[in-house]
Amino acid sequence: MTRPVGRTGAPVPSSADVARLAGVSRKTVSRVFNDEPYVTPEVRRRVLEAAQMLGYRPNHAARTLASGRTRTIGVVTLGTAGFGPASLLVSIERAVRDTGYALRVVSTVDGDPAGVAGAVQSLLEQGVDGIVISEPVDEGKAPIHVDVPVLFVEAPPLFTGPRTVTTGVGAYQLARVATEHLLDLGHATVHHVAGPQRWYAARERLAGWRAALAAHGRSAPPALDGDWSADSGYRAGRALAANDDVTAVFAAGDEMAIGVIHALLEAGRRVPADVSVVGFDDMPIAAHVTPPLTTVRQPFDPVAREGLKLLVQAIEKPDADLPPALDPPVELVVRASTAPPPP
Amino acid sequence: MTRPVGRTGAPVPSSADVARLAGVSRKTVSRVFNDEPYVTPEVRRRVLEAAQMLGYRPNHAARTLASGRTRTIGVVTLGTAGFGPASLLVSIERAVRDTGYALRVVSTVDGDPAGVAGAVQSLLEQGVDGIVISEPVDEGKAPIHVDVPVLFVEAPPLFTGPRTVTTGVGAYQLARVATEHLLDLGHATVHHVAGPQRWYAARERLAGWRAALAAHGRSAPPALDGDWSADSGYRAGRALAANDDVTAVFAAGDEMAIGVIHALLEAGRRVPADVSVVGFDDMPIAAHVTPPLTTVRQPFDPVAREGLKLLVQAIEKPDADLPPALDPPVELVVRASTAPPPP
DNA sequence: CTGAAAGCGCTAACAC
DNA sequence: GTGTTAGCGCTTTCAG
Repeated sequence: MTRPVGRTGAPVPSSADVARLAGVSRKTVSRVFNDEPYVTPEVRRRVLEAAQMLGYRPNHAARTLASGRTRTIGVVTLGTAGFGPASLLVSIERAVRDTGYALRVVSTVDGDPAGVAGAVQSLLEQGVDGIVISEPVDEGKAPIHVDVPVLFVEAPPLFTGPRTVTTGVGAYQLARVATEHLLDLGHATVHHVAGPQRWYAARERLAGWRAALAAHGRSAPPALDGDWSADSGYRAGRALAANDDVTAVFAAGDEMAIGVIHALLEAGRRVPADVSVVGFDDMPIAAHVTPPLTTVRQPFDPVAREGLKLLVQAIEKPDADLPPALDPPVELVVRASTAPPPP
Repeated sequence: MTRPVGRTGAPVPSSADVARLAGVSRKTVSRVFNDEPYVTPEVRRRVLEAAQMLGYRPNHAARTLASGRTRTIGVVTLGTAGFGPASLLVSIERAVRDTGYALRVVSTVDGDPAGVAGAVQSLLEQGVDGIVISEPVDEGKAPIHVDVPVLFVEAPPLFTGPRTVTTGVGAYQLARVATEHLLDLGHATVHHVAGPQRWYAARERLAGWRAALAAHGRSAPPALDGDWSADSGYRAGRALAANDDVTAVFAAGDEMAIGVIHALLEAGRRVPADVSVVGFDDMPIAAHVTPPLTTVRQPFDPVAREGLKLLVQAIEKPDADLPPALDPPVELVVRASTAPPPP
């Protein structure tokens, strides 16, 4: 192959060029760039200076090939928006960046036959030191074995491996708190607009809702199905509006909650005078819709940061025991979409 | 019973193993995996079969090192959410995925001294065949030289290079159409809640708004400053509500528009009876807020797809002329937040 | 159509 | 402290 050249026609400098200019060996250059000990300050300075002059940058591929370490973390994400997953991805990006690792992303599409397993394979092929699986749609245990550390965020371990870590936003607790807020206000029961049950996140929220009801000795009415979208919330809201007994609704996502409110208002039910609605997410606009939405906040940033700390630990100290993940904070944000039931 | 995969010295098969099993040379294996011509179907079949049996996957780093091609595209994004940039990133991810290239992401934070230039450098170091710069905050021309093709999405070329492509959602046109919709409804003038002017996207929207006003012979009132958030829209809305002459507002983003409406309603102005509001984005919930929001749709998916097609062309056929980017579709979505001015 | 030899740029393991 | 010697797994060049 021809050596890659810059626009000046000068070849891209390699560690050999730096070594020559600094009057040392290539290994010494390597040591300097890897912050290894046993290099005199004087030599280090000379090497850095030579590198600077030449515009030298270590070649990532060569480094990876020789060392087996890629210094990159791969993320598997669902390639569709939706406030929750998109925000989580942003938080993960930031957290990865803060660890100093580079980031590779593979997005899957819901219904993709290759699915998560395919995405993981492609990441492994590209070379990563660790993998983050973010809110995957459940497709059963994937029949693959991965021996880089894996972090599952808001999901159960989908496949086994010696070093898997799981973390989550504490959806079960958040859903309980949201439901209990409504019960405490005096509502006889709480209806639920659920997310698709193939999502772990949706199942946890449903379970938290059920648990809160059970703890108060109420039986759970049938849950309505949504797909996270405001449209699906709107459809569920129309069904709910048809039933005069409904006074309280907990939606598994803010977008669905907004759809529910839309349908309710359109049907002539007042919110919160006739029906109270609680969401889940605390998206930034939740404070500004009409009426401002009571909801629970998903702690994406701390959860991503914490999860990545664990993952990096698993990568860098394979033999150390991993500390358990901290419990994420539970935060209920009470605004104007909830009130006591009508008399 | 899948073979262990990873870097722990496990028996990861190499092309040599495949070659041995298939009874061919390593070069032939390479040819098969690169879809090169001049391999008999029979040999190809045998190689594929052997690879399958061994669970062979080409090693990306080795391939990169030997060929100089990484088959990955790097994306520079702003590491903060906000509906627009986050959705654009999702569209870009999907588009990259469809090209068959792998994806590396570097997120910058607004105010980061290294900024876009630093992000680009780190991408170059990691090794990418092309770079996408997505909605960067303007920081002046970066004094760097990049010699892989670069695609600027919703931004002017920030630095020069032999192969840069730019594409955008057509914000200027969209803003014009949004403003004209209000003018056509009979409003005397249209107020504007702008995004931060360090964003190209914000400047384009402002310019489109001004142009529409000018085309109708109206002078532009001073624009209000927002930061894309619903909170900032709310603050701007309070200022607007204080002025009885205001009958029409064009906000540079849906989130800000929702904040504006919140402030207006709170101040006792009816929307749209007293004041009409138009947003920009068409987020999925825009149809479900109260009142449902009139807005213009950002065509993220087609723009990302088109842009990536161009970028890949620049990568793979360095000498061919690039066709100009197609004009993105302009779509006004009229809902219930706009009406003629009060008499 | 297929193969043999020669690296790509770097780091690991061991000298010295 | 620093240098030497081997590769990492693949593609390239050039023979056959």
